[in-house]
Amino acid sequence: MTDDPTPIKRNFLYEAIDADIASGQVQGKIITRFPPEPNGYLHIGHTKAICINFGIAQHYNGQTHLRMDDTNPVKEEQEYIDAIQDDIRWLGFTWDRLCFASDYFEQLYDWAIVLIQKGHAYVDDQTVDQIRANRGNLTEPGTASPWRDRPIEESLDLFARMKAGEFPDGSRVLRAKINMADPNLVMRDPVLYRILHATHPRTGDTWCIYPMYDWAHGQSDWIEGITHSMCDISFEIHRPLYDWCINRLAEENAYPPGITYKTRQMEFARGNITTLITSKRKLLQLVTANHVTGWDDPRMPTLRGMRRRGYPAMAIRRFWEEAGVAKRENLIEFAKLESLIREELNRTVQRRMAILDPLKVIITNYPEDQIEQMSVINNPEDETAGRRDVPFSRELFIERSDFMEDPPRKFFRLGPGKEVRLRSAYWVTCTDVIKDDQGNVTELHCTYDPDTKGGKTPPDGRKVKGTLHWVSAAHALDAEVRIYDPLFLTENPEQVEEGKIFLDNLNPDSAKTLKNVKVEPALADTQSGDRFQFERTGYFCTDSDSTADKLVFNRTATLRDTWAKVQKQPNQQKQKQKKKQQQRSASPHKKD
RNA sequence: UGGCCCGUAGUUCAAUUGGCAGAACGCCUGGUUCUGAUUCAGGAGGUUGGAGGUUCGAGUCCUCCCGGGCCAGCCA
Repeated sequence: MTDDPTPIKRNFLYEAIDADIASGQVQGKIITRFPPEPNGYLHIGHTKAICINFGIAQHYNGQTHLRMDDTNPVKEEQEYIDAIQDDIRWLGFTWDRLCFASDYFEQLYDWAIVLIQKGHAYVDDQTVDQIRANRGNLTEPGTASPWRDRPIEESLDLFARMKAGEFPDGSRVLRAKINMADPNLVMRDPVLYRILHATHPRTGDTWCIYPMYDWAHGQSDWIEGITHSMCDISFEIHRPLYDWCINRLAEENAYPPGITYKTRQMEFARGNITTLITSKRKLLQLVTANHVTGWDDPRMPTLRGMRRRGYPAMAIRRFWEEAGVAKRENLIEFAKLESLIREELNRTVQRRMAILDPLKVIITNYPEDQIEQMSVINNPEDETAGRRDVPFSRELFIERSDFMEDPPRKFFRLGPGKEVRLRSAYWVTCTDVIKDDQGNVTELHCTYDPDTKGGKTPPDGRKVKGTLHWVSAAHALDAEVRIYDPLFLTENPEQVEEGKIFLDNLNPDSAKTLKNVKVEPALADTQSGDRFQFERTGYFCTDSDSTADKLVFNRTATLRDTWAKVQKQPNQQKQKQKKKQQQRSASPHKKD
């Protein structure tokens, strides 16, 4: 396991574990597990459970198992088994054991027989529909299956023949015999085994009956010696069944080898984040309907997507650590995650200059053939990152948005007659604005002050407010930059009004490609996954599509931008006024 | 309507288990700055869902009410 992201923030799970240790309930190591079903890719929601389970074990100097909950072969695939491990490694966690629920199929089967022998389970011949109909509902008790009291020997025989493949899918199930009137519907004789003639990615065609979650999960925990099984709140109502299964076996002294205690399940609320969806089904829909380019689309909240987007794994881990753990519903502001992403990147990543929307600048008093290497600091937050040389010449590119022909008072950038600093280079003053026939600005003419080399203040002590990033036109590399914005427009995209679906909340402008980007030559040999801050524009990550001939960068996040906020303000005020007026005119006091 | 769970700044969580309701993010103001970034200083923001009760003292204990969530897969 890697280093702690931040000091741990205690929560009720720690309290409970401390109590279990204090009471002697648990002796020895604390062992947790992360039990994904290999039926899809991991997403941000899963990372909360990963951080909790690995984090707690780490805190107690214990162990964590990665266990594939592979009990439903019709949905699970080897591809996901591999991807899940890859993603967890990327997050920075290392499991002490890799386990598979399918490794326990034999044991689970044997235990099921024990249950039948003791009269705690029976084979039911009802159809799916009959079982559903007889389960009752929230207010009415269920009705017993006609097979509920069939002789133990008969169930034993039938169960063996289910396993032997004598019956078609859906013809029979093994059910626990608990209580058809239990107010908790989970306890109304839950199905333990179903017949599935399907090929399992690991056990192949060995089995044609497969255990249900409720029968497999708790016992898998128990077999592995998991002390605390932490899962999301949706399993809370399953806890009585979880305990019931283990207790029935414990009564028969059927403890797994070396195990002396019963695993304790504890539940926490899953974490929701504004504008993000964490439903495997809906994520799949985005992929299949081509709303995104794939599971690793940088806009996807999958680990693969976030990795490609450039999110640091540590930011995700710190996010959950700082968010905390509780049992109440929550919707965490994306800004919280973003601030951690920026904080990690600001500290660790080198700066480069890139012009997203180039505007040509000619320094008219700069010698035509001259090239100077300007020494630029790589990361002001990290001296060990050193410096690099960036070529400067007579023809440059600056950001189009850094020039305004008729700038407002507080615009610190370039305008006719205005002077700015080119970062680590020279101070320049705009002398001429060149336009095309349509009146579009195509080029700026500037003069530079040789006394400001390196960007330093000239001897006369005059000041400039603005510092711009730039690249030398002759030395610039062409690049493509992909700008990403939230995939969804609404805070809670999964919440939709009547007659609408979550896809209606899609942001039509979540991805934009800038194809005419000019970057400094130091970016020539960047590799996929490299991260940078492009000065004044944001954090970027070299995309997997990037090649030496065609550089491609993804925007991970923007820098905080108070100037943009200032610009927006007048509009907001106008809107507020408008709203007020509308409210007034809509007021009941005013008659039409 | 049955059962279970949950209500503390805008958001997410704390509150030494009955002792002055705090932090982070967000927001606002100002300082510094060769990134309008970073950073630093400060500020606003709370009837702890509500009403009773116990107590010298209640976010914490008790009662009632209100609000929200989950459960009727041979998914996990």
